Amino acid sequence: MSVTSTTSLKRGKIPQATIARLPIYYRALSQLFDRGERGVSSEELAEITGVTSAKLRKDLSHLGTYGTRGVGYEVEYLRFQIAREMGLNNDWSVVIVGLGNLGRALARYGGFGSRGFKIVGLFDHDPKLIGSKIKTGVTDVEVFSAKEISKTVKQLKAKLGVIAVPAEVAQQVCDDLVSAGVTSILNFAPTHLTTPIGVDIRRVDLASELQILAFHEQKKNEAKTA
Amino acid sequence: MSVTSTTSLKRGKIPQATIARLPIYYRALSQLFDRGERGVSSEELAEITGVTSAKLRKDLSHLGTYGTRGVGYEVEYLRFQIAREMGLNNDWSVVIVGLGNLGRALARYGGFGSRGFKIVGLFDHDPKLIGSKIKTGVTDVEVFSAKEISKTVKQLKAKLGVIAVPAEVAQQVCDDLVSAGVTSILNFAPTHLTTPIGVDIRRVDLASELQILAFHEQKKNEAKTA
DNA sequence: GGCGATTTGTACTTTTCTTCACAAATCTCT
DNA sequence: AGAGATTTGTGAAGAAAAGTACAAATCGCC
Repeated sequence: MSVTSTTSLKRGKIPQATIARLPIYYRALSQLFDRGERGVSSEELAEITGVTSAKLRKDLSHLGTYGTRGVGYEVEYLRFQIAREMGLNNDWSVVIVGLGNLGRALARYGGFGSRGFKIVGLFDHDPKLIGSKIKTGVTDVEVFSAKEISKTVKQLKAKLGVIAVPAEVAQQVCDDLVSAGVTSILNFAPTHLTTPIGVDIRRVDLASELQILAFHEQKKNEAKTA
Repeated sequence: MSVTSTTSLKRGKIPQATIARLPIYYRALSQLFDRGERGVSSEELAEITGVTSAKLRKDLSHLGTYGTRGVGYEVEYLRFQIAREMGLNNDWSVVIVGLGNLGRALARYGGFGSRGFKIVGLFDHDPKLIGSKIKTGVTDVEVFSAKEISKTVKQLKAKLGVIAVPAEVAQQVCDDLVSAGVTSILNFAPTHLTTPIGVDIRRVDLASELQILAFHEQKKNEAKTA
């Protein structure tokens, strides 16, 4: 087999919509792999992940040509390629700020810690929590004072931060994280965060999700009544 | 003023992308209202919510013409119109299945219960939890056995369900919810759920979100190294 | 080794979403 | 009452995403 090389730079950049689906494919492939499957067709994988097979193939075509016509994809190989493309082979250090209900749940949430991510620091402003340890997956992680974010996160060398604090203080926390060198943030606070360019933000808004469902639900009712 | 009527049916249907942003606008308007602001321009509201003013105006134009040229929008009025359009004036009954770390956090999460949503039932398979009560916002809600989903959810008349169980049992729980009459589901399990048409599903995948950030993070590193 | 069955990869088309840019409507000031 | 300053609402252009459909590549079988 000729050298595969690290082709990722050759191809044009990958569409946002595709990037958002890669984790889905990755997880499905992991499952198939654990189940001992060797190969999979775009049709099967599409079925599992809930996309159309054409969309799946087009998504994968942005990474490279990893399939074999007439045959399908090799599960392990494709899984590896996606992992490489997404940087899941590196081990990313993550800090979580805010240890309310949600923050604690995230800290303890197994799937979060696993697969390429390591929670290296927790932050809260509650004096009762500071200095204690919380079990995140396998390791215990120390809780630091929210006042020390800038200093401590810099020491921990974390580039990824999770914000699970009330909306009122989210921007301040965000600024602190950025000043500590964090360049990717997952924001659970229901507010828009302003950051310098080069810092990526993804927002997960639980209330919004329910509201979107309510919208559709209402439309169904209107349809029935009409 | 002439009758505004319930115009929502006259206009063509609202784009998905717009629907997903309405909750954001709604929250920003609520904040402005609480702060005592009377009016707001598309420029200001866009700034707050992190969209462009043109996009905001186009989004709002799908609901109706609620602004005044040369002036802007009336905060309270626009907020009401969005709420009406999204069905937030109704009170939606919600059940949560799965009371692990995440499920408990969701149950206790204030912003979830407030604003048009009422958690009316909790479900888990752990005998130690069944029969106990969990405080969700203001009211205490009973924990039922996961085996009774079909029966109990039907009695509770909930149309919205939240799934916070492990991926392995998510499809079963989903089927149970659907058979109990639930037609909108918020799925936190990292798996694709198959449902009959007419049932809306939204998936929130915490691990995926981090992975997407990791992807961008890796791209930044590549850019630096190159 | 050739043929029919299978399945990928992609060029082309359609749809959806975003951005641009400006006329129309409103307000303020004199 | 008119001129100038705002700010909305929207057509039209542009970009991104999704869907279609088929040629190219591979396999299994005879």
